Amino acid sequence: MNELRKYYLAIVIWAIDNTMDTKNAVINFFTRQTGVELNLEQEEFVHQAYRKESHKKKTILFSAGDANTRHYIIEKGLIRLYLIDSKGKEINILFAKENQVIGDLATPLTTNFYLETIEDSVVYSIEESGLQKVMTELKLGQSLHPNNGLRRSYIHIQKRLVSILSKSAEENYLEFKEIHPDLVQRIPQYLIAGYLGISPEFLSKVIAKTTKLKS
Amino acid sequence: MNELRKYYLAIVIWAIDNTMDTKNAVINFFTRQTGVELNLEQEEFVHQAYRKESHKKKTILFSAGDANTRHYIIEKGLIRLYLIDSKGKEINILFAKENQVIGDLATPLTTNFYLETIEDSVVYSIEESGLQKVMTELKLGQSLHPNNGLRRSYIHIQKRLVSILSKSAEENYLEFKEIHPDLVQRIPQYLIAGYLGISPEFLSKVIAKTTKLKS
DNA sequence: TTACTTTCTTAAACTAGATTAAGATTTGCT
DNA sequence: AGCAAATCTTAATCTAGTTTAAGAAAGTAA
Repeated sequence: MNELRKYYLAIVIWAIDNTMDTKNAVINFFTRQTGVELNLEQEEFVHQAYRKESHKKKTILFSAGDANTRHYIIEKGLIRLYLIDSKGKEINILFAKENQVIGDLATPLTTNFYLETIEDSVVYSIEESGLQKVMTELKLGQSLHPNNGLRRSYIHIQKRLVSILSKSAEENYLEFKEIHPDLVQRIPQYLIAGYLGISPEFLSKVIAKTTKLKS
Repeated sequence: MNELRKYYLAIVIWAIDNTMDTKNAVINFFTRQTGVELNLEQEEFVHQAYRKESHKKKTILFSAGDANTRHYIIEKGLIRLYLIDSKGKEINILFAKENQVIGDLATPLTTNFYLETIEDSVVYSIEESGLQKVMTELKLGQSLHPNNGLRRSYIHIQKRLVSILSKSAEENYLEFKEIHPDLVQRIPQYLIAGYLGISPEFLSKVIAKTTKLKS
């Protein structure tokens, strides 16, 4: 094999690898998530819907206050989703690496989070409306419908996690009381303690303290 | 109106109310969750799929170790989902009241949780397979498919919440290292601290301590 | 190779919350 | 009404984790 042929062959292989990789990050993801094998047109459709992006370390992809944030499938690299709590402390909600997705499920609503690369990363991104179109086209139903119950549940439990991580027992109790005034009446205190992750004795102390302050 | 007529009328009204209520708890729930209005046959189909149950306060509906646990739509009452951690402490994961669902999304796999009524409750229950049938019949897609990505994400974040609530910083760090040996290398320590909900200084101390013990 | 930034460590003083223990109150049942 | 079980409170002692501060390594770019 002469040098020129080797050279062309190398280019061709690179080109093939490149397209396949390009498709694979997104397509692999879809196949794994849904368990559905896509035909070629569908693959093409899905692939077109995503936008390829490369970002170096410590790039912020979206910030608290942004609306219509995108979903990111990671081909290479490492990304974190975090927020800045009332004391200015960063709370990392989740990390995602190759072949995982990350984003804020609350999209297209305004986000409270920041999304930032930890390593140089290559990602494929899509906005909520694009994702909806893809799901419809593939007849994957409403599994990602914005008002989907599971999605709301996820956002809810995520909020709880953040509260537990970033707030004091007192703040968490007051928030619970604020959000669920009815449940505070109906649920025995020691069970609420077990929900907030504190001992019943300490909750009793917190309540004594907070109600004393009012009077 | 004579006494007898009053009496019959009361029975008739009670009977109508009863059927309507019966349908409503489940049907209302479906309509709200999916945003889709059901026709009469569909309503009937959905309604048939659920089983009505009445339980008094402190009844355990399923326990850790049970497989194929059911999903519960609550018509009346209050229910908690909890687990018992390694120290024997109860951690309440969530409470649910009228017109909410509760259950373990890991179903039909074995659960780690307990489901217990806090008040006398009336519920409509269905197993995972039944729910799948309903979703298919209503063409609501795979939004509750067991391997659905969102569902896995939910289970994952729920586990994290439980870990944070029930374990020490040291246990949480060791678990993180165990589950994500690669990420421990790739993510700066102070970011891992912000994921575990502890200060970077304390994480440093924990690491110093745990690695010292090994040698 | 120097200099700047990022990340990690150590240690002392402090505090939120746990634990233990005992008693007080409320609720449910017969 | 009266007893037992469930729930809530108070207080003392203890500990896991925070905060503050300062310096040591390691990484990165000119």
